[in-house]
Amino acid sequence: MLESDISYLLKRGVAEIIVEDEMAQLLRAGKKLRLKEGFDPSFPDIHLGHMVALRKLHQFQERGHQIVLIVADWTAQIGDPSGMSATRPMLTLEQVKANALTYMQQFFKIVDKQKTEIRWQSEWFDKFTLSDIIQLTSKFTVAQFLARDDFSARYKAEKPIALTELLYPLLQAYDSVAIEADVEFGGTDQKFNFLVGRELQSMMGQRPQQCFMVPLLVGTDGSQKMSKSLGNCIGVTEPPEQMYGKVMSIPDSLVLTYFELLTDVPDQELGEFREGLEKEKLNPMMLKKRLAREIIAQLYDQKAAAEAEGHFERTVQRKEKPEEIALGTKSGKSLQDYLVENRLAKSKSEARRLIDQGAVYINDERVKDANYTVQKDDIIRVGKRRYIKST
RNA sequence: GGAGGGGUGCCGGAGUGGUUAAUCGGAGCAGACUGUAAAUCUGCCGCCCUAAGGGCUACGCAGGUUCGAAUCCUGCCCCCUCCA
Repeated sequence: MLESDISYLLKRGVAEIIVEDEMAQLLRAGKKLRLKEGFDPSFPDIHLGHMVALRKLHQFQERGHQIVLIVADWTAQIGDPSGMSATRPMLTLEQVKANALTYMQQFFKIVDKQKTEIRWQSEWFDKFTLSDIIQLTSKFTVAQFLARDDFSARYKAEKPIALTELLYPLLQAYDSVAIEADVEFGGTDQKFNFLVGRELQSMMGQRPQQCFMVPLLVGTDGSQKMSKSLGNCIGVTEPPEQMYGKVMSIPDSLVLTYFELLTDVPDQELGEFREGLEKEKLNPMMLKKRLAREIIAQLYDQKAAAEAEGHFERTVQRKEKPEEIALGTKSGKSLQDYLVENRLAKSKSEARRLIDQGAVYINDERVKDANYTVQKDDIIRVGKRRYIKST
């Protein structure tokens, strides 16, 4: 394996590797590595934040390494009730299976299914007895676990920590033993769990796994990590036009990071982008358009990317009407009622507000009269991009 | 077992008898601006009727006190922390 290739694998879009030198050695030795990736079936949807690690996995896979995907059907029941959120409901076996299926459909948009081994935690944990659990727990101390950022912060803040939560890292660690992982992949927030795995493996006579951590992707809001519960994410199954729009809506300051983490655009070109932005020779909008195309091309294809761009240019940049306008209900009602009926407003009050604010247009003319009677074939627009045609 | 803290709108979080539909922040929506659905600025942001204005429903649940309660009292449910 070429040194430049190794360097690319270990540097591009990587936050931290424990231990980086060992990792490089393993690659130079040309050994086929077992790459562990776990997923919690309580959240089956993959977004661009997850894609960062998955892209890395794919890069390794292309170089002959073996991905082992672990369906964490046991740890899913423990959950991570961050802060105030309600205790996660226990999933039934059927739900877990359904979620796993959904997840894998998305997972295999990014990695190669043929070169992936799928394992379920229940393969080993179903056989666990109380004595196994006691043995496992006896290997670590409370102090060790309280050292974890999240736990110590909560402990200091007098916030609850469920006992089962302490079990979470342990179970995850045991997975590494069960599948004899060489490397575990994930975001930097997984560091503690990865390290427990590393330690447990070595206690149990295995070679400790390498911990490969990618940065957490910042979401479309530009400040917090991308996550479904924060509503700032772009899902990998979203339709291309929607994905395109969401990429365009990320803050300009995020564009280079996104390129680095989510595309194969070479580092050298990224340098040019950076310089262009600093000297204001490049318009961030143009870069974001390129970014959106790159991402969509990976998840769909070039054609979809081009179409999504066309759609964006027409509807957003040139403010043209979409090719197809959804048909609404029968005309003859007041505008206010019509908006509610067609779900362009949640309530009559909201409809009235929209009208008062000048957000409602009929056939390209702003209408301020809530009592306007909707005529047949009126093209009603609310805000910048919601259209409906009356019937 | 004992002591204490708390349950407020989509979320976080103020408010401890009346100008409180409820400060503020975030999210969301809209308008302006813009080479971007970036940034920035402005407005809106429970429901219903409206020209102004008005009505109704809301602060864990159920009662009560009061001219008037998110705010006081009683009971109940739930959550958390500490000590043992």
